[in-house]
Amino acid sequence: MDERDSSPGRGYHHGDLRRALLDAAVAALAESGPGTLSLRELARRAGVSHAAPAHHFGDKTGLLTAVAAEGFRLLDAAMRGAWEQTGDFLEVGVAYVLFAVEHPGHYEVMFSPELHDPSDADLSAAQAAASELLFGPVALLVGADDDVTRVGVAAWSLVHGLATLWHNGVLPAELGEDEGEAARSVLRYLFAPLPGPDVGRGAKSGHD
Amino acid sequence: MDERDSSPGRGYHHGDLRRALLDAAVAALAESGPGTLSLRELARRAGVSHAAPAHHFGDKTGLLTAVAAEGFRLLDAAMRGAWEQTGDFLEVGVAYVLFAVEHPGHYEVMFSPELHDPSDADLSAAQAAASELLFGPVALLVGADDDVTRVGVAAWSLVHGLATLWHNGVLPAELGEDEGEAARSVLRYLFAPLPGPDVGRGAKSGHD
DNA sequence: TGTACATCAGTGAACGCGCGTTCACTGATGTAC
DNA sequence: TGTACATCAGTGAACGCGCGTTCACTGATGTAC
Repeated sequence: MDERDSSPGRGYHHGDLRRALLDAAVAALAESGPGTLSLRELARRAGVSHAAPAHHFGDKTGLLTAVAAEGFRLLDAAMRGAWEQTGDFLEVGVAYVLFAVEHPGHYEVMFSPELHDPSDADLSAAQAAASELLFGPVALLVGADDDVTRVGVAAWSLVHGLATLWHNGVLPAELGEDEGEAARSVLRYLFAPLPGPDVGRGAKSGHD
Repeated sequence: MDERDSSPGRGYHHGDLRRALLDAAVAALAESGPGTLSLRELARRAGVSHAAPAHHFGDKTGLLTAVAAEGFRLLDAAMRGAWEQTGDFLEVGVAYVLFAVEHPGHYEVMFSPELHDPSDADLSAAQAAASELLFGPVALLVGADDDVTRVGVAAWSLVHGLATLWHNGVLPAELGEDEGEAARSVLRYLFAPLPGPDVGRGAKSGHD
């Protein structure tokens, strides 16, 4: 994570081309997805010759694997921070959704295994760490029981679905502008009974 | 939906090339996603010259838009059937997940608006019909109330997340082989309180 | 029943483009002595 | 402090490939008379 000086115009050697290429990839992925991404485009964005990326990532799969691994590390950090600060599992989910909104380039690539190098140890470790943070709190909620899997998958699905639909821009505008608040107002229906038909609940308590 | 005779070897005129190209597209999408799909490949699969697809779809966006529209029609039919047969909103969700599993090629394309022609009326109508089937039953559950949006988005998110994670092949194997049963066992946690820690519930009632 | 003609669906050659990959190279950096 | 050398990062020309698109064409079908 220790970012080096990335001032431009360093001459023949770039300074931190690996970092620059990752940034270019994330930006390009956010704009148009993995389908149209090319190593030559990234080289152009980073201001180097088109053969330079091969030095650092080998091929496109290698680069996307590195993006995915970085994504899982960022996601893990965001969820861990939310959990440690609030102790509220709902806020872990909100952090997941916000991660997808704020890092669309990473998100685009993280859950598409056909874009990854399956033998990459760095990616596997990052995935495992993030996954642990999902199922760990769930185990506390449920008890040491075989349904941890299903409850965990339910929580993951809800959060992943909301993040994905948001990412794809297909959700109704009525959810409002504040992404965190919108996520909270949707995610709270997991494990919570419905208000039910014809129950007046117009008065909004001011407690959040 | 009325499928024409698709027997091969009809000579110069194909008979139903439009249908054959859609089928080829769906198969190709299921195998490798929209990124690597090309009109030339579809022509090859359909056994026609590479310039033929342009006659029916213009360009790749036109073809993917047609695939998406067909997908929404199939999804609508699956959900409508489940709703009419069971009256159970949970089963509408199960139908959604099963649709994604059984039609991976369509699913791959339906929720990526950047692949569509936004002015296509056929697609818009199909989307609207499917969407109505989602929010209609939700309105019955909730009452005529402004939270229909959020409850509906919660249900959609859960079901869409499960379908997407399944589609991407990243769910744990413990969910079992029967997709419908697995979906049911996960989706039931929406609007339902958790069992809670340390509650023994080993006896499985045989009521399903 | 037969001929002429219009329309449509699909062909195949040609083009220009951006891509990934290779490879001999060169400039920059660090280290041994 | 200075020189020689090894290593590394990035260059740039070259290649072959599959792609989308265009366009004059041809075979098949349907219809008018």
